[in-house]
Amino acid sequence: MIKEVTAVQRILSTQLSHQIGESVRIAGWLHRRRLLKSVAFLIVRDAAGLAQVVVTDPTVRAAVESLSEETVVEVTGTVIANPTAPAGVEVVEPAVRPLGPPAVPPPFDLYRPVLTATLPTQLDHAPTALRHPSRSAALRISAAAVAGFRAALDARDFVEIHTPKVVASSTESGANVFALDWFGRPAYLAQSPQFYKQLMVGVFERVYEVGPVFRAEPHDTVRHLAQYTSLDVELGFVADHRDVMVVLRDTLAGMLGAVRARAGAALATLGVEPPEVPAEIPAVHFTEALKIAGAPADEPDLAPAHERALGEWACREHGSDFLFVTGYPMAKRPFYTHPDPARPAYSNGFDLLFRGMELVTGGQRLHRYEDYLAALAARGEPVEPYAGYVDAFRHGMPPHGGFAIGLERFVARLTGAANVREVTAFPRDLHRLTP
RNA sequence: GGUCCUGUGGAGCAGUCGGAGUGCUCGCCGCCCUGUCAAGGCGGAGGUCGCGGGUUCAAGUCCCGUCAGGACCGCCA
Repeated sequence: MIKEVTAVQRILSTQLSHQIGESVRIAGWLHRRRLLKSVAFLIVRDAAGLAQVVVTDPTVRAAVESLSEETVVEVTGTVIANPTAPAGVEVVEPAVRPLGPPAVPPPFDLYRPVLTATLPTQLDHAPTALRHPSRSAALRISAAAVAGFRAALDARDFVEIHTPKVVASSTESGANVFALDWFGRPAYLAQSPQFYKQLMVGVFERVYEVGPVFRAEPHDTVRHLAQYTSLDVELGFVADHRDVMVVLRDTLAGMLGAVRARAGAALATLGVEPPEVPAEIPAVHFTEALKIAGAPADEPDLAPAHERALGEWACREHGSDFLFVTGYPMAKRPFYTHPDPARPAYSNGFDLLFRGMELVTGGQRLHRYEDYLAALAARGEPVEPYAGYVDAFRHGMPPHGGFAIGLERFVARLTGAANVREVTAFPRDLHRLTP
């Protein structure tokens, strides 16, 4: 077997403090150069963080002067401890080898603590803007949250599934779908894995999915995307929606726990302290929520201003960043929603507000074939487009329910981002299809 | 889809009552500086004031249209 015995293993910036006195190789992007008369400092950024390299040799210095910020370089040198270095360690006597041509500088300074470019400018130059620690930190938190979502559900015997993103008919009442051509037949991008995750409850009892969903709704707000990542859960053998809410509570706790455990540096970069999830998240019925928010009693839904008011109320009265609103009117919920047996005009459905924004929708679903026929008939909708879905309920489905978390909204609320686009790598919305 | 706001060198802004493309912070180029920390000092380059039309002796500034961007609302996760 051939092995490169002479190669020095690459060390990440954060590991340098364990290599004092050693000869090391680091590699990354030239984050910033500070050129003084007889000494030059190179700040090299890698996936883990920043490393300082000190150049005194005139030949190396001359070579470094021609390298612009963001050029990819490899540095070999000796690690020394130095209290005046930003991290307490630095690499001296370096050899600097560019791994590519000098980089064309991005239109904003990545080495500054805050990105001064406006959001549209950042999004236009997303491939480089995302390199800024403040932007990449949000994406690391997002990744940790998804890992926590999976871990929490895996621990409760859920099975991860993957459902089609191209479908023959829309999942939720008609209009807002992206149409495309499927070998000459009309097809649509899936608005939700709703039908498929319900059907898979008939296979595994408990399922979840992490995947993109597509909404052709002309919403132009800081909390809407045409494509977003939906964290979907569905479970069988529930008594009602409250069993689903318990799983949601534990899932959120798992997500935030994973964010703390796996994205501590990212949280520090953003100065964010994740909230605790109460052992029991406070819950109010929709009719009560209207009163708290000061909305008219005949209001069919909560407006964003009402949700903000409820968020403040939950924080004030219960010290909770989370609030369940249960029992939304059946008229505002999709046809597969299970009604409240005691008050049939209201549903066994809920929303979860996180700091005053709708983060999750969930509830108990219908599970009897006849109920589906009646629900569609009551809404004047034909059964035929839903045949493949509804038919499954003739073959035995347990009482079940589930929920869907909007990942971008979760991260935006958690990090304090004003716009979900700040925590989305390449957002797709009404106006943006590139990059 | 409705309402409101904003378009000024590469980035972010200011520009008053209509009076010469004026100004600020940063970047860029050149020079200087043994230890920088968003380095510092001196000098320089870079603009069809989004686009089109109108009013005026005179428009970045006022009016109309148009394009682009943003916020709120509707609706949603």
